[in-house]
Amino acid sequence: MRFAPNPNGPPTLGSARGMVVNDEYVKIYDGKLVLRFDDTDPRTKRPLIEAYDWYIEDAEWLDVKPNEIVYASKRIPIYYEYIEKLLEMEKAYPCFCSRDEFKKYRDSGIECPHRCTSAEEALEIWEKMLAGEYDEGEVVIRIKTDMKHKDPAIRDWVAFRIIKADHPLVGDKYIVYPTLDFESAIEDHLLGITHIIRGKDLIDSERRQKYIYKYFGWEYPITKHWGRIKIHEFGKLSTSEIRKKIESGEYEGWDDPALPTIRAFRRRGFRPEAIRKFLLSLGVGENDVAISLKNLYAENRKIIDKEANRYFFVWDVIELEIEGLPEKVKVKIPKSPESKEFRELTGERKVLLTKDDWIRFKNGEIVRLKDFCTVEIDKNEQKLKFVSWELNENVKKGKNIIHWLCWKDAVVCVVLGDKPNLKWGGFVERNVLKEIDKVVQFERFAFCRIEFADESGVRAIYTHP
RNA sequence: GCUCCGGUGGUGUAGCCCGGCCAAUCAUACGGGACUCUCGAUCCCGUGACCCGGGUUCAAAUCCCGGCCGGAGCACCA
Repeated sequence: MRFAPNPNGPPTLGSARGMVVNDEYVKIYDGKLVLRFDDTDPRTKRPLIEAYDWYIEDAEWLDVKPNEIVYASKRIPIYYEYIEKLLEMEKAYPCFCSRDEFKKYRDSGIECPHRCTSAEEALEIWEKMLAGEYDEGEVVIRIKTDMKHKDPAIRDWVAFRIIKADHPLVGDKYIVYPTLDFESAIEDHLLGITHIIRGKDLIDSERRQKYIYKYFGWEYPITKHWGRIKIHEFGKLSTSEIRKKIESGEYEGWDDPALPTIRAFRRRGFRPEAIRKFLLSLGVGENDVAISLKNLYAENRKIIDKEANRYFFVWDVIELEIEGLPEKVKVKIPKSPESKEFRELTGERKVLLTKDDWIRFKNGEIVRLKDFCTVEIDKNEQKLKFVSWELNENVKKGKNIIHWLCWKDAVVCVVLGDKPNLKWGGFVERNVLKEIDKVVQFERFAFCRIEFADESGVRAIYTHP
């Protein structure tokens, strides 16, 4: 099996599907996996030099272990050998038609005048192409299929074209580049690929490439194609669109938590197993899928809920005084519901609450500051009145038990959200300073990964509710 | 326009190849309840689907035909 991306950006959820599904079959049937970079267009789909490593890194993170890694751009001479054979066999020919001209021939099913070029002459032209005697767009090499093929998409397709642009990996070493269809046809055979699973946008490749397989007497791999994946929360985002939005500053970078890249999910503290399960649950049907990230969240929550420690984070803060608080106290709270470990907080007269909570309550309502004390809301005086240390029966379970924080333990905290430019500012308890790089739960808020933390402040990334 | 493919609850998926065991699987979502000093988790209970029409058959989600809807390709992109 193989996974063959063009590294013109980092892997996204969509590309990860390719890695994970192929890898899963390899694991089930004890097969082999090749990671092949189909990077043969240095212009239109120009590879990003850093992205090669990003693919390797993210694959490893997803527990996808290729047995072999191949860079198409480093193997161009191999493709030259094969096209020369086809030229000799008169199964391919140099074509001087412009795109528009050829389109007319293709649409009407007529052979173009260059189609009958002799092998000898064709090879001569080919040599001149390699020598740089032609300009970009002047000539291409086409594979002979059948100009009367009922599907125009299959008729004599392009195998090589001239691109005089710098390639990020091989520089200006080549000016004649194979198209994906040609490169991939040759490689799949050379690498001994037996099964191909890929997106249905490549469905016609199969019928085009089969001509080459027929000419060489090779056997075409078994193929399976899946439909497009659309995530409700992200909509449609192409790599090039993301790149533009990063350049315009709408996103911080390729790992902006609002992006569907694997790097972003890593930053948010997702577990690779959850992503694998989510992607596998999509199946390999040919129909398009439109699914909500909630399914991913559910998978991830199953894993992290047991492990994540709980902390108080107050955002959009309001400071209030507790009238009649007998003394300041130290409260011990379990780090997580099942944990026997505790964290400690100080409860004082002045407390910080999240404004939304304060607004929600009515005058006279009895509210529990979780694990600290029970208070009564006084809207007239804009303060809280101490009622008792114990949990009062008048407190409505759940809804009226809220989180809080006192200045003594408060550290400035910003949480970067999962939508562009969404962030929450507030304070978090100092205890999270020990949780760097861990996913924790900010109670009554969400799971978050602590990305950076010291006395000067905390930066957390929103994982999911 | 030409070629190809698909349509199972709100969402995703299993079943379709090889018709009966499918009054249709699992997950998620949603609703209700229990528990919990988080609006989280857990545990119960519940809601909800075979695109439409015809045909073949004792029997159709499964096979055939037509329709409707959706998607992909028709690049010197991948």
